[in-house]
Amino acid sequence: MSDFDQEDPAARAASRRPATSTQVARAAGVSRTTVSFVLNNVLDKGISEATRAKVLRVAKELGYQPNAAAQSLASGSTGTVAMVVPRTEHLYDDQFLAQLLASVNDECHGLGLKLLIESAQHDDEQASGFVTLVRTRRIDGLIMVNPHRAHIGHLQGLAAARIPMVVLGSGVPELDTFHTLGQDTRSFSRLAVGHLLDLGHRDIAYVGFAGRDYFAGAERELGWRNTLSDAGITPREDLLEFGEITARSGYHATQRLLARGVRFTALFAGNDTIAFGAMRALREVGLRIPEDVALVGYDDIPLAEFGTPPLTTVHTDPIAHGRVAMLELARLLGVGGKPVPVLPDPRLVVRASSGSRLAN
Amino acid sequence: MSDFDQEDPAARAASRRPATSTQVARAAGVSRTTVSFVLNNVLDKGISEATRAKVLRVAKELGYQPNAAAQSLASGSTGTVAMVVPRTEHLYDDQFLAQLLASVNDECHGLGLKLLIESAQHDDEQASGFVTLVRTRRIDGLIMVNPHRAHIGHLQGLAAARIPMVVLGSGVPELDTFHTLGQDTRSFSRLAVGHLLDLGHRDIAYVGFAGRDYFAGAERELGWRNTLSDAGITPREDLLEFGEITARSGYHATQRLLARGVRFTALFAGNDTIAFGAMRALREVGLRIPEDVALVGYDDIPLAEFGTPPLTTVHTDPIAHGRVAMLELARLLGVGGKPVPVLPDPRLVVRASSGSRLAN
DNA sequence: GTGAAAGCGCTAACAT
DNA sequence: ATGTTAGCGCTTTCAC
Repeated sequence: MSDFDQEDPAARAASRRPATSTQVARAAGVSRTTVSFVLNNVLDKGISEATRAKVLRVAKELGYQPNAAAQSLASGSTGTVAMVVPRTEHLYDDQFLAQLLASVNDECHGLGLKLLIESAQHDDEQASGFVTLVRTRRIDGLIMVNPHRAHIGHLQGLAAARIPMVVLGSGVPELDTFHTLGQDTRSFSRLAVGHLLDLGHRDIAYVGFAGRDYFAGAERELGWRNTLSDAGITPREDLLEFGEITARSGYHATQRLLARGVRFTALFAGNDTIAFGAMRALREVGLRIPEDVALVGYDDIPLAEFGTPPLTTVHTDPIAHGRVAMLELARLLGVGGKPVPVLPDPRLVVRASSGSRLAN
Repeated sequence: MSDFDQEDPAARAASRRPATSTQVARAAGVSRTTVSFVLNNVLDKGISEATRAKVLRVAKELGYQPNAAAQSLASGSTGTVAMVVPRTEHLYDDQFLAQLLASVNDECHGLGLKLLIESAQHDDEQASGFVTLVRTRRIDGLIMVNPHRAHIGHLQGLAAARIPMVVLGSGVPELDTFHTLGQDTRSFSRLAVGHLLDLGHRDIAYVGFAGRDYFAGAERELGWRNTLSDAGITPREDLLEFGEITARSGYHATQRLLARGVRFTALFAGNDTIAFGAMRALREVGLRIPEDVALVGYDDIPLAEFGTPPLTTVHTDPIAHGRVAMLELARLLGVGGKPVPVLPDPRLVVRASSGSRLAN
């Protein structure tokens, strides 16, 4: 104790054993109940203005901060939510995800919630990190991003248990029972492929991302297929190749495509990162973008417009996605009471890589 | 209650009120104390093998998971740490940070710790989110990344209070008192600028990142200055410009540089993202890379090698940074007992953008 | 070897 | 309008 007496005020404030509500109550001359009511803004308890003011003043003087563990033990809720990603690498390989995370975090701030990051890469059939978070009552709810088929079972379990949860990603039929926030990326792929069709392309290749085991990956591939079919063009399996998430995987996937010797005049990349990889692979075999191959990506990541050439892509709005997902979760949690806005539709951003005269 | 009786097992397991240690104790025919000792692997308590086995079996059968709040209230520690970033946008504008986050998260997994994300953008002199996390005892320790000058006061307070903390970023003199994990990026900038000098360049511009109010930004600028000075070249203020974090800011900063009409044959970008912006600005005024301007970045983000041309850059190792920072924090927390590895030195990765014949 | 009992700091129903 | 009291579920000292 005397240890700290010599130190500077900031240190003392932080190091001193934190004040408890009992101390605040004693100093203010009231009971702990009153302190609790005042600090939690419980109305209709008939607390006088004078008492309220005094409690607040004393709490401030003492630098009182309620102990989170005690609070959640007593109240049953933690004020914490988790954002679950399939694999941590996705956080840096996919700028969309990173933006989403940032947005969710900002929204949490506004709602007074804390955000835990959890990845599901080490999960198996038996145990799953995010399920444990729920069962140990570390979190009140969660946002699952871009689920993999393997997660379905666990998610269904949580859904059946009425755990507040938002799943981001379309095309997860097994999850109809709970709240899925997903744009139909299948139909929005139409923006990209349709643009290429409008430019007169017929041989349009697709380099997918994330593989078919991720719902989002499977969906986007279907978007490519359907748009072509609807235009009376049979999607050709030899114009289809899959990468994972990284630019490098897009590079290799495009190389495999090229190695087949198939002819195509346009390429739709499952996302912008894949597109960056594709650009290099195309250029390395002497193909010019867009003169020889028109290229369109998806997501409009911050670097998309700084590609060479700048990338035509479908602008999704990760910030809005994060906000909507978080506000929806907050609604399910009964927190904040903010209305959940509607997600704006993605739109095509035409830049030079697709060779359209509309490029800006 | 009967609500759930009809549902599938997974749902029932999750929805049923979680088993408490009391129930486990009762079912196993022992006291809660024994349950606690067995589950926490407390040795030297003379628990018989039979008892131990039985408790473990019963706990498993009941799907027992200790309540985290109760655990931390009783034990005084939370098993949670925070990673603090100055602003959430940095998470997507700076792939280095995203990689760092992923790595820290992975390391947490291995240590059985949970990771909270916190940003400091809404903080002011009085209140700071990450200080509140500590004072409400939500976290046991934290990793601060790339601190801004404004955070120094709060960090010092925590340091004086002996809060386990690792600050990532070099050149934070005020923080000598506590654990700073930082490579001297000042000296490693030498790799980049030295490379350009070796190639015969004398008029080497610098487009900084993050501004001087971030220690990392100030440091890297000094690296540019010092390397030039040591080579007998006076760093010219008119060849210096600052961006923030984004490619766009690098683009604009480079435009400002060009608008001055100054002549330079090489450009060192404070980080790779800035370099992407610079590439576009240079190209827009008809300058070729590397023929007219040699370009070198910093960080070697995943997209660096997919630039056009591929970017020569200084490869730092965010994954290693994350691991070291987290293991150091774990050491301070007395968790895990894993040795803290040494951070490997950054190295120059020569690609086409600098115009060296050594490019691969 | 095992268990009883005293907290940890807070919330909230109930009593006054 | 304010205070009393009984938990929340766990850890851990101490006694058996």
